[in-house]
Amino acid sequence: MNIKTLCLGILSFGDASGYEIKKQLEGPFRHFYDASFGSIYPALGKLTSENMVDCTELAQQGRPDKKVYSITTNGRLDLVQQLLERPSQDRMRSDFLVIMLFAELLPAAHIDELVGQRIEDYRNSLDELCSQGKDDTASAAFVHGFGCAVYGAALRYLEENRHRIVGESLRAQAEVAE
Amino acid sequence: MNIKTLCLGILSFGDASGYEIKKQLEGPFRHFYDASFGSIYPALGKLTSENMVDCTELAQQGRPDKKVYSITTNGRLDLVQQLLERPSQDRMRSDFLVIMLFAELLPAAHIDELVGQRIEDYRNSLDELCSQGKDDTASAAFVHGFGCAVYGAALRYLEENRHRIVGESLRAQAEVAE
DNA sequence: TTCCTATATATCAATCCGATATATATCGGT
DNA sequence: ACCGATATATATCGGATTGATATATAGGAA
Repeated sequence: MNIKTLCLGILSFGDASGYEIKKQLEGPFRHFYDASFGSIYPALGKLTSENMVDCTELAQQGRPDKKVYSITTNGRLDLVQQLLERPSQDRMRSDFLVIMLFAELLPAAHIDELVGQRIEDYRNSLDELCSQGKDDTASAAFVHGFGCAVYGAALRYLEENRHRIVGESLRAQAEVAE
Repeated sequence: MNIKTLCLGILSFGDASGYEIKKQLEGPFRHFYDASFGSIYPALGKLTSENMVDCTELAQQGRPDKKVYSITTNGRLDLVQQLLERPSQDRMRSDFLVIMLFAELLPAAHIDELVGQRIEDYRNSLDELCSQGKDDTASAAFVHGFGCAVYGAALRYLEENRHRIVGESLRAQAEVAE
C-alpha cells in the first residue's frame, strides 16, 4: 500500500485538496495509517500526470489557492487493481515497548510515569473511537470495531500489569544499591 | 527511537555482528520494531566513528569475515540518555484495514479470503509468542504479554466479525447486480 | 497588541526499506 | 553426483517517507 493508492481511495469518497486529504488521514484513518504533506503533495502531482486524478485550481479570497482533485475513471480502475494486491503484514511500531525491554537500565519512577502516560494515551484513543461510533458504512464499522478491540486489550493489559514492570524495576534498582 | 539506539540496546545485551543484530530483530523484537540491513550497517558504522561501539574484525574459514561490535562505556551512557527521551506514539500500520475500508469495491470472495489470511497470520503470531513463553527477564515477559494481549484481541475480533464484513460485501454486490 | 490556530501549498535533508550484489558452505532431494 | 535452497556475512543504492521548515493570510483568544 503506497500513498498514491491511499489518496486515490480517499478521493473515491469525494473530491478533496491535499490539505483536506491530510485532515481525513488525521481522522479515523490515523489509527492504522499516516502520511505527511511531504508525501501527499508529490503523490497528487504524480497521480495528475498519470491521469488518475484531475486537478482544478480554485482561487479563494483571503486564503491560498486551493487545488481540488477528483478521481478519474482511470483512477478508479487503478484503485481497484491496487486494492486487489496482497496486503503486507500488519505491523506495530512501539518505541514504548523497546524502552520497556530496557526497563532495568532506567529509574523505576520513570518507568511508572511512562506506563501511566501510555495508559492515558490508549484511554483517549479508545474513548475517541467509541464516541464517534455512528459509522455510515459497514466497512467503517468493521475497521472501527477492530481498533476498539485492540486498543481495549492494550489498555487492559497495561492497567493490570503496571505493578509488575514497575515492581521489577524497583527490585533491580535495590539490587544495584546493595 | 532510531536504529542507532536500537543497535546500542541490543549490544548492551552482548557483543554481536550486524548480521546477528538483524537476526535478533527477527525474534521477539519484530512484533514492535523492524530494521533492514540497509539501515543496520550504516548505523553501526556511525556508532563506531562516534566511539559508541568498538569493532573487532574476525577472520573465519569458509565464511566472510565477521565484524563483531561491542558497546563502550560512552555507548552505555548514550543509550540511557536516548531511552530517557520521550517515546513517540505507538502506531500500527495495516494495509489490511485500509483495504477493508474499501471492501465494497471488491468481490466478497476476495474479502473473505483476505480476512481468513489475516486470521491465520494472527493465529501464527500468537502461537509463536505463547510457545516461546519462558522469558528470562521480567521486562521481556511484560513486553511479551503485551503482544499476546493485543494479538489475541485482534484474532478474536476477526473471528467473531468475519461474517459481518463478508455479508455486507455480498449485499453490496447484490445491489450492483440488480 | 500579540500570539496561537487554522487554511493551504511546497520543498528539503535525513532516514529508512526493499532489493540486489557478492561469496561460500551446507544440507536435502533426485 | 548434481542442483537448488537455505544460511552465513557485509555492503550499497534507488526510491519512498518523515519531520521540519518556509511562505502567506485570516480569525479568535488572551
